[in-house]
Amino acid sequence: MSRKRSTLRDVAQKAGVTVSTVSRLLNNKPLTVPVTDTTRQRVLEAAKSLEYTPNRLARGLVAAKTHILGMSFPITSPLNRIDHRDVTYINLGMLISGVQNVLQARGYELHIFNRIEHNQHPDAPIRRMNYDFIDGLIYVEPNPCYPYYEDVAEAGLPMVMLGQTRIRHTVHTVCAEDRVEMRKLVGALIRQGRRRIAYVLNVMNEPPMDVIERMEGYSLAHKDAGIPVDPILLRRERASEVPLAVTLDALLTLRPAVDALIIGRTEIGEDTLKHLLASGVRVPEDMEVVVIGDDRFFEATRPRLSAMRLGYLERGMAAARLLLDALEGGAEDALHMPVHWTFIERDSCALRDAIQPADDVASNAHVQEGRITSQ
Amino acid sequence: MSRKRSTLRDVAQKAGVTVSTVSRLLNNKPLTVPVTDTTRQRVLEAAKSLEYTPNRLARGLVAAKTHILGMSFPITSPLNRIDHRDVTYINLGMLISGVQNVLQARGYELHIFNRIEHNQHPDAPIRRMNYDFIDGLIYVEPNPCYPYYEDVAEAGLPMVMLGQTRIRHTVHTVCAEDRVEMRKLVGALIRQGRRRIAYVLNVMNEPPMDVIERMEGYSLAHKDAGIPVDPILLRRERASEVPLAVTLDALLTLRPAVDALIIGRTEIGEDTLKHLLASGVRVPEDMEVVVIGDDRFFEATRPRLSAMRLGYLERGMAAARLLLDALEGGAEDALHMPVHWTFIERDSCALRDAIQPADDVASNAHVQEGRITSQ
DNA sequence: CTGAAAGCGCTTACAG
DNA sequence: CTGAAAGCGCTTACAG
Repeated sequence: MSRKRSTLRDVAQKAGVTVSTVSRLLNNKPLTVPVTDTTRQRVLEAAKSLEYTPNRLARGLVAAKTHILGMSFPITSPLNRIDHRDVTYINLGMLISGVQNVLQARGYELHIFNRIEHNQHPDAPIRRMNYDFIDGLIYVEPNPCYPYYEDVAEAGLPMVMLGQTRIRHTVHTVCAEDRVEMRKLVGALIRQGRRRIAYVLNVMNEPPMDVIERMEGYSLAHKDAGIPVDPILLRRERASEVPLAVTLDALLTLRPAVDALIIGRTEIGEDTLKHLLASGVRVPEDMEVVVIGDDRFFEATRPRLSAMRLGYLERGMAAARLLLDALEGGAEDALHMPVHWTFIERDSCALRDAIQPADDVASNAHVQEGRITSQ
Repeated sequence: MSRKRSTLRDVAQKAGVTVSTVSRLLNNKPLTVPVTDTTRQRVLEAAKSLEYTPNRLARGLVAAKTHILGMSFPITSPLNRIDHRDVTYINLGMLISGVQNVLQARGYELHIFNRIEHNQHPDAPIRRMNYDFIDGLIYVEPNPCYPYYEDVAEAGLPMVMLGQTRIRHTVHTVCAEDRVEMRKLVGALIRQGRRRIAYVLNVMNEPPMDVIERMEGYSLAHKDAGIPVDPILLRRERASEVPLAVTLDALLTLRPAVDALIIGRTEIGEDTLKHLLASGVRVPEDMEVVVIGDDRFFEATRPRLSAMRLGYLERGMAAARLLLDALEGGAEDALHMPVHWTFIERDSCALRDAIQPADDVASNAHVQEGRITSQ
């Protein structure tokens, strides 16, 4: 509690002017003729010597703007984050970092909300949050449904939805497009001659929404090419029930032979590769391999594993940009901003069709997803 | 922007009383005789029908309390989070979840700050944050140093440090105690007869602070028991330079044989185990194995891997509790709250000495660290 | 028990 | 160009 915060009045007093003058000066208000230089000098000096800093609560009260954005997550329970509808810890961290990165650059701060009840008790009354402190909200919800964000909409709070699918309501949306991206990936593999493309889901429980969309994309790509899907190539075994090796061995005995493999989870990338090599499969000659979800360790495997970056950091950044633009640009039509996967080409698979040009962020080789190096 | 937020005045008007009355009533102020029942009724009804909700900005301005806590992270760059002094994405997510969990229960919200400049340019001027919106701050900094949080201290803002070591200044601290915990772990192994305890760091770059402390703990435990440390058992090879298999093979040729192995990173748990088994090592008979950092997949390996939970979730919770208690309990002496590792006993290692009793959180089998199941 | 008033620290028309 | 005043929405002594 050291010495008391100095206020506008303190500065005014010290400079021998009114608070109005100080306020205007400090906010660069008088766009016309510059204030008397002496006045300006005195005020600035006073403010400096008093280490004046405006009280943002007061400012927010009158301006009805706080320069804070909110971010709201669906969480079953922070202590029990095993529900796939939840956001995993790493995604939480990456989303927040992405958002923070752009907010920081544009002079905003971040306020965090958890929404526990929604997913747990779908019909429980929704606890209304108080949004006085924020100018806008990023609403993270893989499976949006109106009642969830009804209170936000009613409050007239600018918001952007960050999820898996686009909702029909008129809200800005950043979404993942797993169906589209998977379709592109599989399509590219087919176009370069692969005909037996296996896809190992390796899910933990029921396939979550993103995985369901990927399966659809997998089928669509085959339909696009007029190739029937061989259901045996789609491996839905659960990680907890069937050892990875069993799933892979089943694939390896198939004829015609599998000639491409999409690994559904980052974590099993290395193990899968090892198993293939140990079984005498030549990668990528016999089988092209792509992992969904990149990992910096894929640089270290031999051959190095090609992978798709999912772009959580980018999703956060996109959402923040969209919201800020909406806030500053006024009311435009609801925008829909798809976030794409980025193909990280290494040894295990090359794609002749460029799937997605690497953007500035994606080309930053240090950005990693998936496993974490230290905990 | 729908219909305008109703204010205290609206409610007062509708109820035919003054704002003072409404304010007191809604805040349960008149602890003495209950207000006239009719008055109370009318006010409550008016508030309800108007969907009145206090403006927290205004309330914060007069009360100088917002019921918001801040959390400040050291970050080199959100896009380039490879510096070990940074908080990894998963830890970021877990810390935030832990904090949120207790804040939520106690009616507080969370505000997030990033501190970019500190670590990057140690002598760059520290950009002062504005803390008007928060009642207290959780300062995450593995390597605290006064100038870093000087501004917080000067602002007289209640804070708790969340880091690796205790700082000498009089601030509340939650810290990790890696030295102590490693010493306990190695000590327990020694006491149950293990004499050749290997420790594979598998670091990415320079060992970060927590790993350095673990090495110290490793040595201390040996000193405690009067056993000299054989430096060859301490494997500092970098993950990016030396394949894990090479490190392990080097260990396996040693005589006297290695009889216990501490795996320094969660991510290499399974691979290490496989390599050992493939080399004919019996786990745990020939070699007891413990991983630092738990992973739910260790339930699925054969034998199942014992591991130490590091407790990031708990650190967040502890910090939040400490801060809230300090805030509500008044000014006590600076508290120091160590957060312990929790031994998760499975097949690969049993500890006859209880290292640390599992607390309520740790005993929640669903809490996982390390790898993430979906991204 | 309830009202009238001052004040939290700022911004913003409205007058000089 | 600058001052006096009202007001943002609330809380809290101080009087009735």
